[in-house]
Amino acid sequence: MFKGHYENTINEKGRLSIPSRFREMLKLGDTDTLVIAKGLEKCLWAYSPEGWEKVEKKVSGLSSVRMADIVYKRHVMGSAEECQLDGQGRILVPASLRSYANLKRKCLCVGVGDRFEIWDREAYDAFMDDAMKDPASLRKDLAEMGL
Amino acid sequence: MFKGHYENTINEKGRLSIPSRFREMLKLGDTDTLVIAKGLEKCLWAYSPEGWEKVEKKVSGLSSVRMADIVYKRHVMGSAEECQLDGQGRILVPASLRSYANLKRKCLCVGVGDRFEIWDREAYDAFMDDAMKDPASLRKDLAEMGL
DNA sequence: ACACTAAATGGCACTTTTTGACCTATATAG
DNA sequence: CTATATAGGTCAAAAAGTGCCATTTAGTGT
Repeated sequence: MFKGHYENTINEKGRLSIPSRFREMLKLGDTDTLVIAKGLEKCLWAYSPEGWEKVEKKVSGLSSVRMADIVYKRHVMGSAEECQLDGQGRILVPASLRSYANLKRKCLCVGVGDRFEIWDREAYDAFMDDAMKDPASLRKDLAEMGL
Repeated sequence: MFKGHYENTINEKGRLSIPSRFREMLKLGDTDTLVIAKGLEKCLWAYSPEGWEKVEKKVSGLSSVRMADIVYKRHVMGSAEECQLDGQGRILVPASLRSYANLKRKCLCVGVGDRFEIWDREAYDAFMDDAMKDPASLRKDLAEMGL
């Protein structure tokens, strides 16, 4: 399971070091590949190949003509790329994904279980500040889920 | 599986480079041919020969008198063309398909599993902006799919 | 606090991919 | 039969991606 968060720097060419804790997760699955796709917010989702297969399995069962299905396919499948780690444990984040998530210099890799997310640092802070500013309603939503 | 998206430029003659990741998919099937047809939106669908056969199989099961079926047949089967890649990995997109999808300069090749789609860049952005502008309901749909 | 090890980053050289350009072959219309 | 347009091949420049080495930074144990 991916957990914890790490601030790393992406360079001009778009290469980003993957936190070593996350690299260990990949090593367990005996792979040096990550699948990166657009998230629902302005961030990227990074899966191990096995994790991604589960996503693909779900997606491949969808209709190829129904609107909601095809929109989701386009957003997720249509943005997913396999990225190989280089000798230094870095990946090249494809330019289009870089600009989608607004990655400039400081990035945050945030583990959320089966995947981790790649955020622009400031975007993440802003998003979470906003999401947590109404603790009462957050509490309520969580309570409904049995927490 | 075709996945990821790539922005390429179509030239005045209508030649378009196929992203190398997609060319690899074709190489697996030991072919240098794509089948291109009109999509349901203003985009083109591109299949590997094997992928296209599955489409043909499905289509041949459709009624030849029911309106929706015959319209679909005319639209898809009636527009499909085989395109060979040249030495640089490009295809010539037939003029009629070019104008259907409004391909001018910047095009987007979007992998969606068994096929990839060829869009005018701006048309794609407009379509997806519209489709994703209600994130709440999208989230709901996705949650129902177990995502 | 210090030395030691591992991780992250920057830089450079090299390869692959994309794209524009030019040139030839084939077809079409006058 | 000639002029024009389209299709298709090939070359080469430009842009993007990749591998490797070296330096800096951070983490760990003594």
